[in-house]
Amino acid sequence: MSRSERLLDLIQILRRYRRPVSGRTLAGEMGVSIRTLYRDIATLQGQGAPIEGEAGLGYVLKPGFMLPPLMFTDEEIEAIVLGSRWVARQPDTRLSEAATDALAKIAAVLPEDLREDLDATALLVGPRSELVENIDLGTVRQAIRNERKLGFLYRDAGGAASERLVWPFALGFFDKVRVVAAWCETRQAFRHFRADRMSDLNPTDIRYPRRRQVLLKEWRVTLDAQRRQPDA
Amino acid sequence: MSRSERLLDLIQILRRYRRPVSGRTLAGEMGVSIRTLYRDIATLQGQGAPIEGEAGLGYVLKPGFMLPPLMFTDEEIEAIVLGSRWVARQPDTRLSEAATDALAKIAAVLPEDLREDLDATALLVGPRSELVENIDLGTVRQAIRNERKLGFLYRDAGGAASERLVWPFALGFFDKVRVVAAWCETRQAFRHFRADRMSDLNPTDIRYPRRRQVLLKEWRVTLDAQRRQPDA
DNA sequence: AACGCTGCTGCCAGAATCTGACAGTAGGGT
DNA sequence: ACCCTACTGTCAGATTCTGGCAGCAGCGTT
Repeated sequence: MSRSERLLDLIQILRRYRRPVSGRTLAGEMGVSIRTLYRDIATLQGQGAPIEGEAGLGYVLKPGFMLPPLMFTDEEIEAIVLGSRWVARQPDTRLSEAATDALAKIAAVLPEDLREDLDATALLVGPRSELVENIDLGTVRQAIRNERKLGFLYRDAGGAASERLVWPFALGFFDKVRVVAAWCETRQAFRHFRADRMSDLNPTDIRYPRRRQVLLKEWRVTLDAQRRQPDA
Repeated sequence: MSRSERLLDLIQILRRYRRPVSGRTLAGEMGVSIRTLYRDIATLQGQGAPIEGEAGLGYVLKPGFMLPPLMFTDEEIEAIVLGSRWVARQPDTRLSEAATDALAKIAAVLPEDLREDLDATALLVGPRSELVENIDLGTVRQAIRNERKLGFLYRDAGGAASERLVWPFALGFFDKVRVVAAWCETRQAFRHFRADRMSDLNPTDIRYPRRRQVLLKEWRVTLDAQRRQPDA
C-alpha cells in the first residue's frame, strides 16, 4: 500500500471514531509503527486536515472529509461552481456560508487562468430569494442528520397556529420556499411544513425510532399513491 | 519537491500546451529524466487523468482539470451536492449532464457512510423547470468560453423576430428563464436575450475584439447606472 | 522503403525517502 | 506520584524512487 493511500485510510479510520483515539490504537489498526503514525498525522495536518491531538487524550478529526485528487472536465467544474453559487444565494445562512467557503477552497487550488475564468464567470444566478424565514434552517438540518425529534410552532395557510413534534427527514428547496418533510407525531402521518411558517424551533436530543432512509423511502411511496388517487 | 507535487505540476504544464508535447520536453521542463516522466504519466492516467499519448506526436491533456486533495466540512459537501443537484435539474442538457457526472465522481470517492447519507439525502431540489428552450445552451456556453461571435434569431416580447449578431459573455440562471447577456453588434449596446425566445443558433469562429472579463465589468457598470436613473 | 521521432516497457544499480525502534520532553487525568 | 498520552530527535535498515540503457512498435517525412 502506497503512502498516499494510507493517509486516506487514516482519515477514514479517524472519521469512524467520535471520541478521541490514541495514536497507538490508530497505528495498530493500520499496521504501522507509532513513529510513522505521528509522521502521517503531521503530513495530513500540513495538507489542511483538521486533526487535533491532545496529550493524555488522543486524536480527534473535526467533522469533515478529505476529497482525494479528482479529475473534472471544464463543464463539470462549471456545473459545480454554478450550483455552489446558487446555494450561496439561499437564505439558509449556514448552508450558504458553507457554499461560499467551498467555492473559496476550490478557487484557491485552481490554476490561475481557470480561476480568472471563474471570478469573472459567465454563469450567474438570479437574485437571492426575498422570503424571510425566522427559524435557523441549520438547526433543522442538524436534526435531520442526527435523526432527532424536533418541536416547533406551525402557522397553517389559514393562520391557525399549532404545536408540533415531528421526525424530520428531508429538506426541499423550491423556487421560493423551503419545505421540511417529516413524520408528524401528532397527526401520525407524513406532513410537509413550509419553513417560513415555522417558528419557536425546539430541537431535542431524542432519537426517533426509525432510520431516515426508511422514512424517506416510505414517504416517496406515499407520494406516488397520492398522485394516483389525488382525492383519496 | 515531493512526488505528488510534481504530478500536480505536470498536469498544469500539460494544461498550458494545446498542441501535443513530447515527453522529452516535459521531462526537461520539470527537471526530471524521461524514464521518470513516463512513470509519472502512467501514475496520472491510473488516477483517471485524461492524458493521451501517441507515438510520433506527444502527449495531450484533454480539456479538464485535476482537483488536488481537499478538505471539506460536512456542510460544504452538502452544499456542493445540493448545488449540483440543482444544476442537474436545469434544462441545459450538457451542463446538467456534467453536474450528474460530477456528482457520480464525488460519490465514488466518498466513504460508505457519507455516500449513503447522500443517496437518501435529505436535501432535495424542486422539480425541473417546465420551460422548453429550442436552442442548445451548450453551444452558447462554448461561444462564451471561447469569446466567439454568435448569430441567432430573436423573437421579442411583442412577437417580432429579428436577426442578431452578438458578443455573448454571460449566462444567467433565474427561477424560470435563462438569459444570455451580450453586446449586440446591430444595436451597439448591451442586451439581454431570453433563451426561450432565441432560435436558429449560428455559432461562428470569429473571435470578438474584447476580453470577456472587460465586457462583464462594463456591463455591470451599465446596470448600476440604469438602476440609478431608471427611465433614462 | 528507410529514417527519425515518439510512446512505451523491462531491467538494474545508486539515490532518495520512508520506516521502525529507542530515548527523551511535556502536558493531562486519576 | 503515577500512568497515559502527544510530540521531537536520531539513526540504521527497508522500501521506494530515479536515471540510464536497451529494445519494440507506431507515426510522419523523405
